[in-house]
Amino acid sequence: MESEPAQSANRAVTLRDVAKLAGVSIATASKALNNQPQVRAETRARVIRAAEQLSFSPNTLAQGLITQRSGTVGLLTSDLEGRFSIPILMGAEDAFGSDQTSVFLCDARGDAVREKHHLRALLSRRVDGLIVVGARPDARASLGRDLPVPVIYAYSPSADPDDLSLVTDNVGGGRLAVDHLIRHGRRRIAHITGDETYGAAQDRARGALERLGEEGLALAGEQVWFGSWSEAWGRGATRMVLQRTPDVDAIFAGSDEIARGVLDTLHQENLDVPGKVAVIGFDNWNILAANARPPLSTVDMNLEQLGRLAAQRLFAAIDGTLEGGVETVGCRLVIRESS
Amino acid sequence: MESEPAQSANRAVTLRDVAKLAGVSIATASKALNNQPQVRAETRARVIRAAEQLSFSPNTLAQGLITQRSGTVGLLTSDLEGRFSIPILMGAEDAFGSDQTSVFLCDARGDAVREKHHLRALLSRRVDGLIVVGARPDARASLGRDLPVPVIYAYSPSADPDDLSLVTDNVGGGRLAVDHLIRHGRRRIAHITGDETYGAAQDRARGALERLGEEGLALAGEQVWFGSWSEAWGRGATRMVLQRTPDVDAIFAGSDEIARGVLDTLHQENLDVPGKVAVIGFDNWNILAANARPPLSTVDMNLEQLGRLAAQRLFAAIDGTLEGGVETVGCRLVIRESS
DNA sequence: TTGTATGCGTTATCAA
DNA sequence: TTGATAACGCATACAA
Repeated sequence: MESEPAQSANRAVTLRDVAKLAGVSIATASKALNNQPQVRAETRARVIRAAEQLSFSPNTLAQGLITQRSGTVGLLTSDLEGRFSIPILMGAEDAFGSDQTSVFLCDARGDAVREKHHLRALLSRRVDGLIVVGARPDARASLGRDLPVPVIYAYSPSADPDDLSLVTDNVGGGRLAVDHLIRHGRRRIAHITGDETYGAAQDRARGALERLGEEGLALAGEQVWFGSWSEAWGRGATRMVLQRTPDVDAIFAGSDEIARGVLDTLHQENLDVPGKVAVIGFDNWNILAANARPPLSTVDMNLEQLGRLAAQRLFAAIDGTLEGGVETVGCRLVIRESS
Repeated sequence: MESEPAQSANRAVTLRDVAKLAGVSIATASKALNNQPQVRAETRARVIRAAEQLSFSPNTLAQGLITQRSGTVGLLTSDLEGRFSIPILMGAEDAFGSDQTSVFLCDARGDAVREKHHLRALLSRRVDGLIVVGARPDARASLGRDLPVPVIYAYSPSADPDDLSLVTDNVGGGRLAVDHLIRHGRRRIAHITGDETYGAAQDRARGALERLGEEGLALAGEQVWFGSWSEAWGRGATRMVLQRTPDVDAIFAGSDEIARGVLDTLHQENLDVPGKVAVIGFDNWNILAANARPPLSTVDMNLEQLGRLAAQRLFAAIDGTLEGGVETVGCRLVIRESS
């Protein structure tokens, strides 16, 4: 009848219970479980067995109180759809190692007061650090310099240059896209992109232009088509491009959404992709890119890597001190069938 | 020179500091800050002022140690893209009230051992409860009955009927879609959907069939087109539907992805939407539905509401006790221009 | 090698 | 109305 351990009602089993079961003091139990050297092998084994029997799991809150470290970080986002935050979170999660550090995900929904609330709550929970992911890849307000924990801005840089920001190399991404097109023999390349008030749109265009310039080439139609980040704009702009420069042989779209619009119009005009016109997008948003007809080549921002980097920098900053500045993460090409 | 408070270096300001600054004992400071009645108004004001000056924020870990409640919950997901988890998280977040309860988001990436790890970590952090979001809307393995905290399964029900599961009313969603089509005079309705091994696909189809039956109608072509959850399948299946039943006047797609494929083929065949054929999707995945040509009518699963409900049930279960079973959350129609 | 005592930051129970 | 003091669960310096 002793064969049914307290397994099923394992609420609140503490080190005290383990110690009692093992017949040692709390201190000894603690040392045994934490691999401290000053404990006899046989004793340690006994303690460990007891802990397992009770399926003991140490109370991290109590540990945190002592070590002054909660083993948690906050991920403060404003990115509604989680489209950028999620890959960043996943990268961070695996850099931290899931059982070392856990992350609180808070969505401020673009609301400054909600952000303040979340910030207070996180600080109150004694997070060891913060990762801030903005809604768009442009500078956002700093959380301030007087926070008790290190803060890393990811995706959207902080407006304060003394903060550490990790951002996508959009210029490089633009180069990458155009370089790929050029290598495949395209010469009449157009660029349709989103809102011109976005730094990312400017940067991607700049990268494209630079690479084109190196080849002695200019943009087909000699302009960048700024508009909005939507399929509808991609459709409309493509129509204009075709009218203005019917000999266009490639279109670099500033986002996968736009690229979908581009494809749509190209199909309507019976222009073969990539036979007649190659198309390349930006973001590698799988649901859009992989399912396109044909599957869309695109530029991936390596957001997971960005998340990993954020975790590493944060980790380093937690004991050391944080150096401000802007670090850049390179993009990579994902070639499918549209180019 | 006293005008510069310790604001900038506010690391580790404790109740002790506040008490000292206010000239009272720690106990009194605590009572004052927690609105306990037995404290003089003037004293309370003094304490509060001191707390503000030091921008004191109580250490939640310490509070949790005493109250036996961490004020945190874990959201354990397997939903890679966060497509379902995020709305659920947002709903839960706002039901909890951001400064009362914070949520740990953990992605198990469909890996059972990773899930175990996360679970251990979460338990060790003494979360007050768990919300589990599966990867697909079918039953998933239970976490077990012997956990020290209440668990709610959202989106994917638990295989154990004694657990509490909150799921989408897929049958109702199917009815809703077809009902809408019928009300707008459609009679020759086809249904193209995803993998037939998905309960959700079966349920949506069943709802559609039921509603059709009530009207004395049958499915155009007298079959449900099961396949995969992709645009490509939507395209291919539409082609078959058109061949088999050229007089089809509406297509109910089992997901927005499929619906996008349907639209694509319809355009290729020069069939006007919704003039000739109406189309309705499922999921209300904004990026796909809102940007479609024409914008796609679709069924929304009210995932945020599901998240809110999960939070409420969890909250209730934290002090009370949890009743098992399956609760269902209704869908709603989002009418755009494709129907 | 083991155990006792102290403290982490709070709250709660008493006396004063 | 206020202030010692004892928890909460754990880790550690120190004593045995």
